[in-house]
Amino acid sequence: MRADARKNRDHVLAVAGTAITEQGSDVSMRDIARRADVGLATLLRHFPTREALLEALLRTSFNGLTAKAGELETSSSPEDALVSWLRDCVAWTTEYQGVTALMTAAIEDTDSALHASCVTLRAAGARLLARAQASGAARTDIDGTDLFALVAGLAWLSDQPSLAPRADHLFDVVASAILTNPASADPGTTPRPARS
Amino acid sequence: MRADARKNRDHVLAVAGTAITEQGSDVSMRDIARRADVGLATLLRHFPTREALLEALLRTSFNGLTAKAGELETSSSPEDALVSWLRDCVAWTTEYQGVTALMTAAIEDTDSALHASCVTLRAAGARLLARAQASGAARTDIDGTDLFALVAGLAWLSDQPSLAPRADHLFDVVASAILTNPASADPGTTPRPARS
DNA sequence: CACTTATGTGGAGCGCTGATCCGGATAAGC
DNA sequence: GCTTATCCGGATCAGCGCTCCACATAAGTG
Repeated sequence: MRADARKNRDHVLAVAGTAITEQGSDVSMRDIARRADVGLATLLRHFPTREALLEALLRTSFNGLTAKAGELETSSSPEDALVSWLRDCVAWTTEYQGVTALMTAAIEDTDSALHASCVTLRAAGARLLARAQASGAARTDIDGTDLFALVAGLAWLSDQPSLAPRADHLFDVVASAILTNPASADPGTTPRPARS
Repeated sequence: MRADARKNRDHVLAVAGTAITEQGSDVSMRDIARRADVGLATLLRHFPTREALLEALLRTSFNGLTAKAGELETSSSPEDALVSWLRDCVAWTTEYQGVTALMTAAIEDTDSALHASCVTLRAAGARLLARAQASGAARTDIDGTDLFALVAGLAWLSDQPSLAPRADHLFDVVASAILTNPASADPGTTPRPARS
């Protein structure tokens, strides 16, 4: 890549970050280009889709979250690790309003620029979940995708202005459902296998 | 209203119903007008906003749901009434993909054409919840708005193609959270008052 | 039935969106 | 200094929701 192109790309990315933080992840691409004093075509050449732009923008956050999952796996109890990581995930999405819908769509769209990051994130959550399940802290009838869906739902709630004030409380409600193992009342029962 | 206008309105409404069922509630208004062989201006005069169109389209469904809540209040146990009604709500929204986001936005936007219906629906749910709470079947630290939010979240999940297959299962997970009263482990404790 | 009036209609146009094309500007390499 | 491959961005396109207004027509009246 040519030097001026690289510089332009970085500049656009920085501007896009503040624009998305201020106006949500569905800002018009034209607005971003305008704010960066760049032609729309230039923005779209560097980032052909909104997903590609977000992927570049959120890559470090994604890595941070997956890394944190790894740390928590050894530094905290299975239950605390799972819950605090989930809380971090929900809190993180609120920084980029509207990103939840894009991520949810990306997880089954292998062509999306966000696909790989989302799958990695889900896998990180699945590991924390499996550890909590193995220790008896979490119900065994959910899997990583269920967890991803629940987090996505909570993140979506946080994005809705009318429901956002309840988000923290509802996180606790859902968390209690994950942690309350219905099978624990009957320890002799073979746990229902996790859904594929 | 003039006779031809009324006829036109009804025709447009019917076409809009099938269009929204087929393509989700974010179909372009132009498409609806085209399919109804009507000018865009005509569609927009009868239904100035997408919300107004949906309100007219969903009015009977809204009434049906609130009526059903009233029936369940006397015909079923508090717990069954609440759960089966919530299930009906989630199932209903899946018929009109994308309506959840509009309803969620409408509940705090008093100008929205959907506002009144959403508030009524929330109130109906709140009554079923209060009954279940009074009988000890539901946790007491949630209120009608929390319930509305949880249903909206589940409905949103059902709208996401990648998560829809899990929707039924996740409904059970969330329902277990509502029904499992965390205070029940310590019956002597004064229940936390419902949030205003 | 003929005429007036109030009402309804839809094409044209506005500003916006994401997307694409291509002539001109420019950095990189010899 | 020159050539070439690369990059840029204005112009353009189709689509969106929305508004305006000349025209069509149903409804009411003599």
